Amino acid sequence: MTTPTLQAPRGPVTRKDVARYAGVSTAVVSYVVNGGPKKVAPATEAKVQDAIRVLGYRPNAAARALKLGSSETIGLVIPDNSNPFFSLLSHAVEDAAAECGYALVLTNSDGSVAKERRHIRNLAARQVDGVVLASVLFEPDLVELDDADIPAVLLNHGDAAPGFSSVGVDLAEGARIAVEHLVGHGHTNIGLAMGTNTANDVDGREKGWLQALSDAGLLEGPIVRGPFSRAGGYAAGQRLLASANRPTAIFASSDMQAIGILRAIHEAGVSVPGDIAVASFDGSVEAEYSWPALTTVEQPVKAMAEAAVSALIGADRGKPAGHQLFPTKLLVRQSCGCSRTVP
Amino acid sequence: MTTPTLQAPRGPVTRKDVARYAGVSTAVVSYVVNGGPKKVAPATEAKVQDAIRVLGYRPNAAARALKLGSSETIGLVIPDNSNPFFSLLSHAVEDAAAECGYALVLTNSDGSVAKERRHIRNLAARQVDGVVLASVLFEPDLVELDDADIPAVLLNHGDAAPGFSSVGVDLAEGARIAVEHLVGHGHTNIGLAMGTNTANDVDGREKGWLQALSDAGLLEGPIVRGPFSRAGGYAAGQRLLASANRPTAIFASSDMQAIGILRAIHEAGVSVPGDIAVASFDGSVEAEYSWPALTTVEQPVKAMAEAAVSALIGADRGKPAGHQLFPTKLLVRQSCGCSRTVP
DNA sequence: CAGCCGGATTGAAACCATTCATGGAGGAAC
DNA sequence: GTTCCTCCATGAATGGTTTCAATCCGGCTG
Repeated sequence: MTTPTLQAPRGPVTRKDVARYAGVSTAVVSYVVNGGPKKVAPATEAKVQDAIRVLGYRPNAAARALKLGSSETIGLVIPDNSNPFFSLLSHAVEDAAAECGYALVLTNSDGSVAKERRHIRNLAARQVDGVVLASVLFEPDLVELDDADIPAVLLNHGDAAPGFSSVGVDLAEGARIAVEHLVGHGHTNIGLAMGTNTANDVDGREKGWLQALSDAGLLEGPIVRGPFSRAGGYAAGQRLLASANRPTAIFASSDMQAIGILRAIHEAGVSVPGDIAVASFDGSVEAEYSWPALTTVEQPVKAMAEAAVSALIGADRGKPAGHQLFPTKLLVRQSCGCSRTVP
Repeated sequence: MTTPTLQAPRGPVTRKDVARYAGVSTAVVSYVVNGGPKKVAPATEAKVQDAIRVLGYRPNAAARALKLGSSETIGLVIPDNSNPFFSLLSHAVEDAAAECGYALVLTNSDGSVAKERRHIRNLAARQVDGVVLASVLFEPDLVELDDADIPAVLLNHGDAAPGFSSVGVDLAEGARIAVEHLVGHGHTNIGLAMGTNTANDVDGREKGWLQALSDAGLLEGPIVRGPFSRAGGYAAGQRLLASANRPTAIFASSDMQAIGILRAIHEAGVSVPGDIAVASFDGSVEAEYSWPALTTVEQPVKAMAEAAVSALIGADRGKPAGHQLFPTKLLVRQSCGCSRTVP
């Protein structure tokens, strides 16, 4: 009766096959598949559902994207997914996107302007519905997104890029509180391990460090700059240990660097926090398991990721340039010299 | 002369606009854009390139994907991108894919069968050109990919799923060598921290541990199972420390667990490697920076990622079910009790 | 000059899903 | 019995790109 034609079209099954099999028009199939704008009689719907199941029909996302002008995909550009901060971010962004049925296209810029540009271009060409940018080396490339009318959210980007919304923490305030904490332990010579500056602006964390010192009427301790990695931190640690006025406390602008610093200090046979106290920034899980556990400034990564995604694909997708700031929290552990039991 | 019509079509610029502007047909534009099968006269090509530049034309990936039946995208399913092993893998897979102009869609299953299924379905619907599966909780879902004719590569998957190619290391042999190394240090009671078993088969690492013990004529040490995380390792460490016959050496099936174990041991005031030696599996960077640095079995993640991607989109994409095994390497560091200077 | 050849260009048919404007059937109200 | 309305279902247009088959034009040979 209702098995009119062949039941195994060799190629991929399209909605036309389903329609034929179910004895209805393709429009009806469409309505059934996505509860479309028109209603379908229960009996018809059942027939269609049957056909879909039997034929193993799978809607073609490309066609859908073409017609709808939306790929239900968002892009993420980060410097390096093997850095725990960013890998956590990716995970959180993916979760938030998946929650809304969106897929996440991940790209790593590896600190290369060329790669970053290529990735941004590529994402634009793929008609992603939005991009989260956690690595912006070269702002002019952002116009690619603007041209393509693709909303973007900048993450922890110091200087506000005009026309783009952003999400982040107050880097300066977070750093200030951490350094203030070190000051509270009586340190007067507090070093700083920074990342290599990529943005035009001075990194907020450096400002916060400076602020805390000047608030306390202290002189600047030694500064060392290097990559946001364990190896970078290791090198930074060695240089700080060797510096003329060796600091008694170090603030690292990322947990990764702090981990490296810890190793440099250990290898030098110096004790943490006894001889040198350490505090850092990020609040990664790894910092909790280092030895000693790192006192660090926590960034609410999950909340930030959710906010970013929701700015892109939430109810008010197109909404212009919001600027959301999230609170940081100082996680006091052992590397700063507090007793093990948190006050 | 050659500015026939309006120059600012409001909507996105299509190849039709370009064609009109350049005074050629759309086919030519296509040939120019992707060095198509037909040749274009240099003069014409220049006109088209001009038009493209002036209009800011951007090819529509969805339309291209629809026509070509390929999205130039591959999918990756992993348990958890915040786990360093997998975040490194994601990065490597992304790199390899980007190399060929493919984008990577990242998905985390978080150990949930339901999520894994949803992701696999979703990737299939998106017509990805291939999927790398590093998390296979429920094999039957693989048919979704098979049905959709999407090639897939399994990563470190013990039991070979019929019809799928796979890439991985010899878990058993890697583990065996690490445990053998511990045996070489004179340990006779060697504990094991495993993951919770998800596959049908016994994890290769467990087999390797057993093998090494039986090779040496030793009795099995205590086994503890738990999640592949620092917290899981911490709990495992506590249980091993508390076990009736406390081991003098522990083999952990992942670096993450070893990191947790290290903390549990430290907190108990026991020394590593003095009182308890530790070795683990993965070769993550974090293991190099733990204290003491972990002796661990390195997996060539980058090479594996490249092999996986190339199996999906390399010259021989469709090629049936290869099974590539990569060599592991024991990275001897300090947690096993060797002297600091590597032999 | 007729006839050809070959390279450059074009028109149009796919690809698959969405959705609007129609059409048709059936029931209810007069 | 006629008219109108509601409810479902349909046909066809649309979206941007690729690519095949067909056309066109210039030049070359005989």
